Amino acid sequence: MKAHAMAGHMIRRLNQISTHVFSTHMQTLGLDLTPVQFAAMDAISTYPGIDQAGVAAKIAYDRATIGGVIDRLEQKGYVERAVSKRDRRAREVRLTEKGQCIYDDILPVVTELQTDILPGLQPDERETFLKLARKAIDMSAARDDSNFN
Amino acid sequence: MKAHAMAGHMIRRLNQISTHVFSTHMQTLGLDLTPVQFAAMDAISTYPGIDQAGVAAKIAYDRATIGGVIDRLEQKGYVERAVSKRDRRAREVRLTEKGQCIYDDILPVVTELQTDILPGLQPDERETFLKLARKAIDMSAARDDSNFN
DNA sequence: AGTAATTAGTAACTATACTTACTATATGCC
DNA sequence: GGCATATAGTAAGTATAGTTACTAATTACT
Repeated sequence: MKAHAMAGHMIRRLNQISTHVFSTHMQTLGLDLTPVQFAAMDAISTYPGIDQAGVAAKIAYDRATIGGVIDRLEQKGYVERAVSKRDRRAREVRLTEKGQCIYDDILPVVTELQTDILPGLQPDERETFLKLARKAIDMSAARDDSNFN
Repeated sequence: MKAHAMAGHMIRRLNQISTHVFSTHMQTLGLDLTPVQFAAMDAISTYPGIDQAGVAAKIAYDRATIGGVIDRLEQKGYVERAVSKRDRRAREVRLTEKGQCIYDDILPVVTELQTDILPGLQPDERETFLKLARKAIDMSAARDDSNFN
C-alpha cells in the first residue's frame, strides 16, 4: 500500500471528504445541490450574463461538462439561458430570482462548512494548508499556461 | 467568486491537477491506467487474494464502483478473479504475472510523479502540506467512524 | 470579399463516484 | 434446524470529469 502516502491518493480522499461534507449540509437544508453546481452559481452570480464557456473557465471546467451542470441548474429553475445578441453561438446565463435567493441563503452555510472539510486542523494549520494549496494551483496553472484560476 | 478561496474548490482543483499529471505520465509510458486503477493494483499487490470489498475498504471506495474498476483491470489482463472457497459470495482478486510486471514498472514512475502534483512547492512545503492533509483525513475518518484510511 | 482558423455549444463515449435496491450466501441466535 | 441479520457483489440511476468529433457562428487574414 505505497499509494497511501502519495499526494495523489490523499488529494482524492480530501476531495471525497469535501464532497461528502457539502452534500450532507445541503441535505440538511433540504436542497439537492452539488459542489460544482454551487461553484457555477457562484460564478454566474458574480458575472451575470456570462456565457457557458466563461463559467467553465472561471471554475476550471471543460465546456462539455458545464453544459450538463447548467442543464440541471436550469431544470431546478435556478438559472436561465438566453442566446447572446452579440454572438449567436453563445448562451448568456443568469441566476433567476429563485436562484439568487437560494444562492444568498446558502452562501453563509457553504462558507462555514469549509472548516468541516479540514477537520481537526487548527485555524493556523488550515491557513497554512490553504496557502500551500493556492500556491500549488497557481503554479500548475502558470506551468501549462491557460487556466488562470 | 467567493468559491475561489474555499477549501472545497481548491481541493477539487488539486484533484483535477493530480489526475491530469497522472494520466499524462501514463500516456508517456503508453499505458492506459487511471489513478484509481493504480490504487487498486497497489492494494491487490500488497494483499493478494483480497476480495473486492477489501480493496474498496483499503482505498476508500464503495463496493459498487470498485466492481467496474476491477472489471476494467481484468479486461486489460492485469488482475484475475476467483470465487473464494471460504465464502462463495466473495471474489478473491490477484495480480496476474503481466499485472505484477506492469505494477513493478510503474511504481517508481508514480512515486516520482507525486512531486509534479504539487508543483512549485519546496520540499519542506510539500512535506507540511502532506502532513496536514494526512491529519485532516485521519480526523475525518475518526469522526464518522469507519474508513480507517 | 472570401477563405482559413477559432470559438461556443452539443453529442457520444469512457471512467470515476455514490445511492438504492436486489440476489446469493453466511452467520448469529433461539 | 430455522429464522433474522449482515455481508459480497451486481444492477440501475444520477452527477461529475474528461476526450474527440461535430455543427454553427465569428474573427483573422489576405
